[in-house]
Amino acid sequence: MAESVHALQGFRDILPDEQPYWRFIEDTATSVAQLYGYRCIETPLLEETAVFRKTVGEGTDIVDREMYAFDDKADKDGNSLNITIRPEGTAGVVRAYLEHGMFRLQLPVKLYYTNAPMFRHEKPQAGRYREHHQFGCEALGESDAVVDAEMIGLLHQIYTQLGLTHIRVNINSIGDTICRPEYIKKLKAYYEPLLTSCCDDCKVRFHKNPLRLLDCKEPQDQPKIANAPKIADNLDAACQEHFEAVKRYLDFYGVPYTVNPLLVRGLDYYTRTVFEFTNENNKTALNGGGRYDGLAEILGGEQTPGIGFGMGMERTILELKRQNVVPPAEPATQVFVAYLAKTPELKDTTVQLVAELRHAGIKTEMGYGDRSFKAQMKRANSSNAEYAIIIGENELANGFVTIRRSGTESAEVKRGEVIAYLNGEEGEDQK
RNA sequence: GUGGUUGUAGCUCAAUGGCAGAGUCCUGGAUUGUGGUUCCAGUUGUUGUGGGUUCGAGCCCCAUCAGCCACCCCA
Repeated sequence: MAESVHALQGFRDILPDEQPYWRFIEDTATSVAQLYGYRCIETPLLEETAVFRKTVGEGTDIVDREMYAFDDKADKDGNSLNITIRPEGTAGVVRAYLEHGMFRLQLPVKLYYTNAPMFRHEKPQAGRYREHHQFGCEALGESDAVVDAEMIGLLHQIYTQLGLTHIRVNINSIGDTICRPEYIKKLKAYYEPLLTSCCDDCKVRFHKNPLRLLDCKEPQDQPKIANAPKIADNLDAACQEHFEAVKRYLDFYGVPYTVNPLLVRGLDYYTRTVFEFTNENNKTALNGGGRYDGLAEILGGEQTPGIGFGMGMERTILELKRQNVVPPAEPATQVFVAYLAKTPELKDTTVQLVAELRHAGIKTEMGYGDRSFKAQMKRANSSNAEYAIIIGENELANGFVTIRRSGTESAEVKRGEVIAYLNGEEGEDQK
């Protein structure tokens, strides 16, 4: 054998046994999103690096050290574009919204994407991969707090329909471009004299991402966090009013949310409402999102309010498994056709019959490779086929086949009446 | 990116520094034409990879790759 190859670190294959989970999430999320008036969009995996650098933000880990960025092939003048395999979904959707003039449509434009691969060069562990997949929604062109509440309601409905319980909904408002800088100034003024006694991470956060100071888990820093100025007390009137409205509408959707004044999000583009759903046991975020009223402008468009989220599909699957939620099974094999003797005529007849059944929409399997009859029937059994059809010398000579329904007597059915027989049986079954 | 831990058959796992094994799966048979159960037989490995110590390494040492855990961060 040649030198063995394996998938890259943090990359994995999604094997057939896992697929029912993926289809379950995809189908559920898609149908709920459509129920809320969202329509599907797909954008390229590759974007100009600037699309992410300008929106997600310099100084964030995603941009600073996790992006798969490289120079594209040079053109004839030797110029090349720096491009990035997307680390998140929002920037590309907003880029597409602007590029296609969707701001001329009735607003808001409500979009979703599903099974969308995202790439971040992180150190992997369970529920955290270098390639992961998101289901996500974006609503563009509307600042009404109803849209915020409706999006969180949509997300909550997805988890409910998936059968998940005890999901925690955390929300917060982190202000806008007017009041947040004021707040950060205040926060830094508060932390400055305390900095020498802070953990090393917090010393970095102070300069790089001050809001993250509130997120520190070191015991020594907890009292500092408790006494720190709260962003909720420092929202301007408009942001305050918006947040109050979001909470009021959320109640109408019956979402059991918790206001978490320490919830901040790592991406620079968020404004006002931010939210994150977590499971009961650990702190793992199942999704994350928020409003980003300044994002379109950063990408060169008109000022455009927007809000969106990304939901981690791998993490949702982990939670489904943790809560023992079993996804709908794949359709079972209905018919297995076995042939008795290893003669060309019998095998030909089998292949013909299998083709007919499949063309008629009946999920059919057969034994390959001239295995023994016993082996074929074993396979019929392991495929859970409802019917076994047996073709032998007698059947071939007299133009019939033997059909045996699992656990019942065999029946002899004329060669031309097999499909009618199977459909008839199914029909009776449903009465 | 930091620290820790694990790596043996397709899968789940054994093996005091001394012949690398079991269960399961797969294939065939017991049963020469009917899906279960049982029984019998067979296939499966450069012990993640590369070095080192040793008479001798799956086991000890170093490196490397990968998984997992705690951080960082995030979905």
